[in-house]
Amino acid sequence: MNQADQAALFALPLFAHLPVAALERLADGGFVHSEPPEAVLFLEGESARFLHVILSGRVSLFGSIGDIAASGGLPHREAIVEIFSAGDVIIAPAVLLDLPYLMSARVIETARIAFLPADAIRDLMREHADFARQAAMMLARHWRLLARQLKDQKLRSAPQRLARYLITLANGTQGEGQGVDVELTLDRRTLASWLGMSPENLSRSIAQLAEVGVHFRGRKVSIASVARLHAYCQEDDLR
Amino acid sequence: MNQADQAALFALPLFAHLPVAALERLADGGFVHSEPPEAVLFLEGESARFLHVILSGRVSLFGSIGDIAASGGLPHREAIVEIFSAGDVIIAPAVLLDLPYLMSARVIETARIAFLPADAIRDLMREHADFARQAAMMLARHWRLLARQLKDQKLRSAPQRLARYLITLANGTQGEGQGVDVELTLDRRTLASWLGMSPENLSRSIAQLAEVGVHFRGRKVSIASVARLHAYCQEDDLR
DNA sequence: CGGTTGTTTGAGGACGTTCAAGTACTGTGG
DNA sequence: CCACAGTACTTGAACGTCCTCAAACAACCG
Repeated sequence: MNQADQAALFALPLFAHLPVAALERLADGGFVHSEPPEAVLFLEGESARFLHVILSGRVSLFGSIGDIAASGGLPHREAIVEIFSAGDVIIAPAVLLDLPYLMSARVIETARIAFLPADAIRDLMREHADFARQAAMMLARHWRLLARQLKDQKLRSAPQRLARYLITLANGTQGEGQGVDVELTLDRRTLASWLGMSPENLSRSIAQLAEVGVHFRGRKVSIASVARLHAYCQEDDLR
Repeated sequence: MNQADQAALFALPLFAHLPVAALERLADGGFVHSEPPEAVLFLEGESARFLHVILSGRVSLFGSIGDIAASGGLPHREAIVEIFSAGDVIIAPAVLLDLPYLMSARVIETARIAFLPADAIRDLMREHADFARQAAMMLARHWRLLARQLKDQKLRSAPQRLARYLITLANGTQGEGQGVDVELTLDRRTLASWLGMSPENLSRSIAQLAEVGVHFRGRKVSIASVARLHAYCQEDDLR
C-alpha cells in the first residue's frame, strides 16, 4: 500500500483517530487495487473477507435473482440497491457481523479500492472505542439511505422517484430558491436500475417531468424550480 | 421506572455490559410507558428526543406521503417499512446522528416502551466503548433488514414477497426439511402494507400460493414444503 | 461508412391498484 | 341462543402503471 493511498485512507473519519500503530498494522495487512468498470468485488452469499474502502471511482451494490452465472433456466435479473463513491465503505455490516453478503458489488467507474482484512476490522472494533463509534455513525447514515429509498419505493411512482433523485442532486448545488442546473453522473441503464424501474420507463419519466419544468439535454438537466419538484413528489424535505 | 422494567431493559445486549452507575443514571433520566394500539410515538420530521426501546408489544415504522393530519388535498398514503418487537430499539440512527426522523412510528400491539433521553444515549456512545460496539452491531443487523427488503421490493413480485415472508416465519419454527405450520401474527392490512402491496393484492397472492402447496385457514398457514417456496421465490437462502 | 452500443418510442400485456360489492368473522344486546 | 352491527377479509371488474418486446434513432468508434 503506497503513501498516497495510505494517506487518503487514514484521512477518513472512520480511521482518523486511530493510533499510528494500529494504522500501520492495518496498512500491512491490507492492500489497494485498481478495478476497471464491470469488475465484481464480491457476490452475494460469499463470506465477507475484506472491508472494501473506495478511494476513488464508484461501485454499485446490487441484488440479483435467478442464476448469477450464465447457464440456462431462469431469467437472471438484477437491481442496484445503492451506489457508493470515494470515501465510502462498502457493506460494513457483513464484515462486522461476520455473515455472508446479502448483495453483490460491481465497479461502475474505474475505482481504486482498499481491501482491509475482515478480521483486522473486527479487531479494531474490539480494541479501539473510537473506531466503534465512527462505525456506528457510519452505519446510522447508511441505514437512513436505505430507509429513505425503501419509503420511496413503497409509496412513490417512477417519475416521483426520479424527481426525488434530481432534488438530491440539486441539493448538492449552491441552492438558490429558483432554477438549478445539474448534471447526471450515471448512464440511464444504471440510474434506472437504481431507481427501481426499467430503462424504458426512465425515458418516459424523463419526458413526463417536462410538465413540471425539468428538461433533459443529454446528461445536463435544467430544473426550472426545485420547489415545484418538491410539490410534485410530495417531498418531505428531510435530509 | 420500576424494577422489572429496569431488569428487562438492562438485560438487552445493548446495555448488558454497562457499569451500574451508568445504568442508574439512564434509569433516572428515562421512563417507561404503556402505549395502546394506534398510539403514535413520533412523526417523521420531528427531532429525535428519545431512544425508544420496546419491552413488550409491537411497533410499526411507517413512511407517509401527502398530508399527515386530516385537512383536504392530497390523498394521504402510508407504508410500513419495518416492524419491531420486544427487545428491539426503534430508529437508533436518528438519535445517534441527532437528525429528524425519516419515518413515523405507531404501536400495532399494546406495547411497553422505555423512553431514554437522546442526549443520554449520545453520552453513552461517547463514554462507553462497549455501548458503541453494541450499537454498531445492532445497526449492522438493522441495515441488513432494510437491505433485504429493498432487494425484494425491487426485484420480486407480490406473491414472491409473501413467500419470502413465510419462509422467514418458517425459519423460526423447528425446521424439518418438509412441511411446516406457522401462524400469522399480523392482520392482513398490516402485513400487506409491510410487504408493499394493497390488502386486496395480498388476498390474491395468498390464493396464488395454493399452487405451491401453501394453504391459509384464518391465521394458520400450512406450508407443504419450504423447499418448494424457496424455489418459487428464487430464494438465495441468506439469513 | 458500417458496426456497436445506448437511448427513445410504440404496441401489447402483466401486474397491481382502486372501487364496489359480497362474504365471513367478531362481539353485543335482546 | 340468535339477531344484529361492525369489522375484516375476499372477490370481481375496470383502470393505471410499469414491464417486455420490437423497432427506430442517435451517438460513438473503429
